[in-house]
Amino acid sequence: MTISVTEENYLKAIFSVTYPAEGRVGNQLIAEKLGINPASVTEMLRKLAEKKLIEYNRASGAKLTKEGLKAAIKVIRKHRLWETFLVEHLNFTWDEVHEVAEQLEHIQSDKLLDELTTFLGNPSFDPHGDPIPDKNGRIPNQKCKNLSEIETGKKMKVVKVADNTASFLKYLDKQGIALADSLIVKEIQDFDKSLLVEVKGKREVYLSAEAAKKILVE
Amino acid sequence: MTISVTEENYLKAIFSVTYPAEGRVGNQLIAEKLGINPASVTEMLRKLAEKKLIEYNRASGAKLTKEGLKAAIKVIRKHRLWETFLVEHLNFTWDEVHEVAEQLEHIQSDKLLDELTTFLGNPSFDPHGDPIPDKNGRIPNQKCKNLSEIETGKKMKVVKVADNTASFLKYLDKQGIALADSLIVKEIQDFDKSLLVEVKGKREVYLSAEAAKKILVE
DNA sequence: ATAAAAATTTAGGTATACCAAAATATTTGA
DNA sequence: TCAAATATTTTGGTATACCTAAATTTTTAT
Ligand SMILES: [Mn+2]
Ligand SMILES: [Mn+2]
Ligand SMILES: [Mn+2]
Ligand SMILES: [Mn+2]
Repeated sequence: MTISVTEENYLKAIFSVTYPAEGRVGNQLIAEKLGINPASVTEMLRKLAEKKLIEYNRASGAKLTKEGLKAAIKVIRKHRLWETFLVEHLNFTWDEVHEVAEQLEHIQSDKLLDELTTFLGNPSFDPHGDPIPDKNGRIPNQKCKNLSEIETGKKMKVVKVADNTASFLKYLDKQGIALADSLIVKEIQDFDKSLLVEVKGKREVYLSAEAAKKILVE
Repeated sequence: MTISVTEENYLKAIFSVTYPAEGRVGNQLIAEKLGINPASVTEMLRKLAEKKLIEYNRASGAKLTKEGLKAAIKVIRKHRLWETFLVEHLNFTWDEVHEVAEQLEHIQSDKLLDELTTFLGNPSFDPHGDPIPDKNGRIPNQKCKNLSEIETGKKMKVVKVADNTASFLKYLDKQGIALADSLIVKEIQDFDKSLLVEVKGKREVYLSAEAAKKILVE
């Protein structure tokens, strides 16, 4: 059975709003994720259900089947491997990779996937700190917390960003915050929950509550 | 102006049956190249003409405009760079790369193209000996000849293969003939034009006239 | 319980890219 | 020159993947 690029993108969208939690995946939410009309989603979900890639009914919405899950995870694996390749070997910055990876993730070749994995040294995390599913679809789990939930004085390490938009990533660059940097929350402003954070034991920067929620630490 | 994947494939097909010679490009020939119905070609050529990517009329057929030529060459450049990447860095053999490159050639990112070029060391030829157009669309020219036209006793070097099918390439592997190998034609059979060829000053192999026509030497 | 709000589906279209069969045009050979 | 062969285009369809507007269903709040 072949899965079209469009279908792959639906599976990925369904995965992203389901995983790791269970529960209803609204038609509307999928539409929003993909930037299309809810009416179009109805049709496609019906098609995906016919192909046994999702279970679908009005009451409980869409849920990936075993096969659908496998397909979704494979696309995500490819996306994150390509992002890693672009940053580590082609001088891309972390804010430049996503758009290209959206294209590369649909290239179909098992040999390419295997060889790329080996070439990269079988990495576990992508340039945004997102876990790369392994060949069997297992996803390394991260037990990380929002920076906004950390008490003052504790030394934490940046492990992931929860927003991959170029604007947020460039903002972090400007603040001098990158993956693996150590952070200590020095002060929490009571009135707006903004933070004063010490970065790598040197600089201190102010971060809004908004920004802190998108920085995941461990 | 955006050019769809399908349109890119038409431009490439038109280029391949035009270049470097001029002359009529039949509707039929394009259909054959792309494995589609001539009726479909009519429609698409009309569309490409509207987009000013080709000049098109019944009498003289299709001809790439300056812009169409540029687009076609860019796709070919990407195709050949990716083939080079796959062979040189991901352990692909020369008979495995074409299919994957057919997909990769449509990835759109100028940065990716530039960085890949640099990563590969700005190569001039792909794994089949085909010239890689440079960034400005200039194509290095090769003054090579069919092995079938070479007189006995002359020492030649394999520079290109004129058939990229896996079956032909695997056949060459089996005969122990690769790019850059030195060849000397020892005997030419009069009745069927088959050749006895010395490879790399060591082994001797028989090649059909068919095969010899697909091996280009210099 | 029920009306308003929100979500989903249906109905009727669009654009792209293909097809087969029939019609037309062009080329070629006798 | 003119009929047969060949090439191209027209005609009427198909499949995919979208859309808007209207109808329907479900949820929520009174
Ligand atoms: Mn991404
Ligand atoms: Mn990522
Ligand atoms: Mn190729
Ligand atoms: Mn090639």
